[in-house]
Amino acid sequence: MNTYVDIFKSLSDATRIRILHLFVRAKSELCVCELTDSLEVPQYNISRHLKILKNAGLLTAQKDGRWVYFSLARADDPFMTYLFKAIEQIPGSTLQKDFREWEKRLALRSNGKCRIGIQKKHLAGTG
Amino acid sequence: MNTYVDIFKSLSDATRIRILHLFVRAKSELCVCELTDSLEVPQYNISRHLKILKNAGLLTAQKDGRWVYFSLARADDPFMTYLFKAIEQIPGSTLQKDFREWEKRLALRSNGKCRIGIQKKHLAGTG
DNA sequence: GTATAGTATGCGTAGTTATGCAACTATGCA
DNA sequence: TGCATAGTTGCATAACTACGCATACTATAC
Repeated sequence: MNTYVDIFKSLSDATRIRILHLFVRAKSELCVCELTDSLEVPQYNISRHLKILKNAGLLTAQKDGRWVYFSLARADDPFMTYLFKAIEQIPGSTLQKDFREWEKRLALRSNGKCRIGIQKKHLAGTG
Repeated sequence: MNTYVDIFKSLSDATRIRILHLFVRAKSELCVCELTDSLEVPQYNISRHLKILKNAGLLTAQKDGRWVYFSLARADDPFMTYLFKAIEQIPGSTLQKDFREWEKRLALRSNGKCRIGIQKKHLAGTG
């Protein structure tokens, strides 16, 4: 039961809905810097929101060198399946824009890997 | 977009998940005292949680004398349809018990109407 | 090893939330 | 008219949340 409270809680924030919606639509793994550039939200916030979504069981993480790729968790039960379908239905210009920005970012990968870090420098940490 | 944040926020509480789950499974309108007895949560909290769910657009209210009957909002778009289906899938002994308690309460209606108020008196307000 | 770059996190602050208690409104009935 | 009952709401409190900033962690490159 607490599992489900945590899932809904993790989605009760606009940025996290944007993140999850992007994962559902993109059907791709994304690294932190790609999300940062796509959503135009500071890197440290993206990082924190990803952690919350991961702890709720909605995302999984996989490290690859300096990069960390996140993926949508497998919808292996009916609840998750319906939830992801619901999220996919959410309309809104922000979500459309996020997706378009991500498509641009995706084009910058090399051999399917992110290799360039955050392009919108004002969103990066005190690198 | 804020609409959806509010919906998920309204579901990020165990009591409200219990309430909505009961509505989804019961497929019936319920009054405040029936919910109070079924969930065994103080009446003033039931009242407040119902208000939050109603403001989020998940429930509607209808007054009938001293009684107020709440109903599940019509799932008139795909998001709501999937969301309600997701909620219906949530497992857990608490939710099972809520439903059984409600069945008992339902049997006490007269001509399909609630006419008896809160039976578990310690849950009632300052009568 | 030392710098660099991608990612994560501790701290302080401001805003939000759920709850118990008690007061309040509103309706029906004697 | 007065009382009991179904439901709502203001207040105070305690717990939580998101954010900006700065910094820490970790792995690659030189």
